[in-house]
Amino acid sequence: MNTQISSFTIGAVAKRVGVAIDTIRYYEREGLLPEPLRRASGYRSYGEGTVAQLRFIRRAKDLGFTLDEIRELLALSADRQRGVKAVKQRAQQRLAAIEQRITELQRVRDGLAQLVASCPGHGKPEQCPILRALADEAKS
Amino acid sequence: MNTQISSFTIGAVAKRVGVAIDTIRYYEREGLLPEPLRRASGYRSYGEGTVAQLRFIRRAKDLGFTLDEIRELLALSADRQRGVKAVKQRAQQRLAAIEQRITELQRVRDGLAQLVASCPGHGKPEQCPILRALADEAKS
DNA sequence: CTTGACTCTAGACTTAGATCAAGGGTCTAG
DNA sequence: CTAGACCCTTGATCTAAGTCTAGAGTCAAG
Repeated sequence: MNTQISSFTIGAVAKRVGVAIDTIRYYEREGLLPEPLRRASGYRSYGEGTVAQLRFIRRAKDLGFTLDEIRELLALSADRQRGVKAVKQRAQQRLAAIEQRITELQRVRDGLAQLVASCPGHGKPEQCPILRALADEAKS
Repeated sequence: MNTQISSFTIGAVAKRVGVAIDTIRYYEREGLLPEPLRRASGYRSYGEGTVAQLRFIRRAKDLGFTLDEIRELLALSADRQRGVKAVKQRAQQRLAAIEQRITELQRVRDGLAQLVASCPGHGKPEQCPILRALADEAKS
């Protein structure tokens, strides 16, 4: 009972979730959202389910999942057999990728910080450690 | 004296620096490399200076500078007046951006790690904390 | 002198994730 | 009934940093 109590236009959904109308249509084209019901006029008609799914997508994106990965998560979340196991696996993969990225950035940060610290901020360009490091052969 | 002892074809430069030929021509179009001398045949003819500049670009890119920023660094490195000061400033800005990005990623990592840890890896999708976190309202 | 590797230009294509424009139909408040 | 806000589709455009294609010319070894 009551499968469709409320219905929203695409603009109302966009406002509620905080995404652009074009983005919703784009997600539909990309298979991240199901094709919605239509009014007689052709207007898309959405229920709460779509709103929830859009929020799911937005949160997963904030966690760094790509739309491809999110499409897979959505499929898995509907799979009662292997769903949970596979979801956890994907989340672990994402976590590992994020950790690797953090490590890379920390290396870059350390290198850059050292250069910045060793540059007096004035003098001839030939003696600027930053420019020298960029121009010279790698020395390590 | 001796402004041009050695000269290389674009392919030789590409091999020495480890970038694609197309990338060199692309950098030239983008103003990151000066227009090279040409042989009678129209072939580009490069000296050591270009090789060094290409390495500069590659290293700056590894530090996360965009090509736009690198173009600016190259201009600054030729500016004997304000060059060093401005270069240091740009490096500091880059450093700050990297640090901010690291912080963001750490937040994301912590959130995701908690979810992964709290998911048993089996059971019904409705009870998977990862899926629940994605589907439910943000609770904090 | 031929063959295969190399180079030239102009311009199209790629990825990811949207965003925008044009040209038209619809809905609703007054 | 009309103005303004909203919605429809198709297809183009954007960013960044290249990568690739086609069609033509050049170089070096044998």
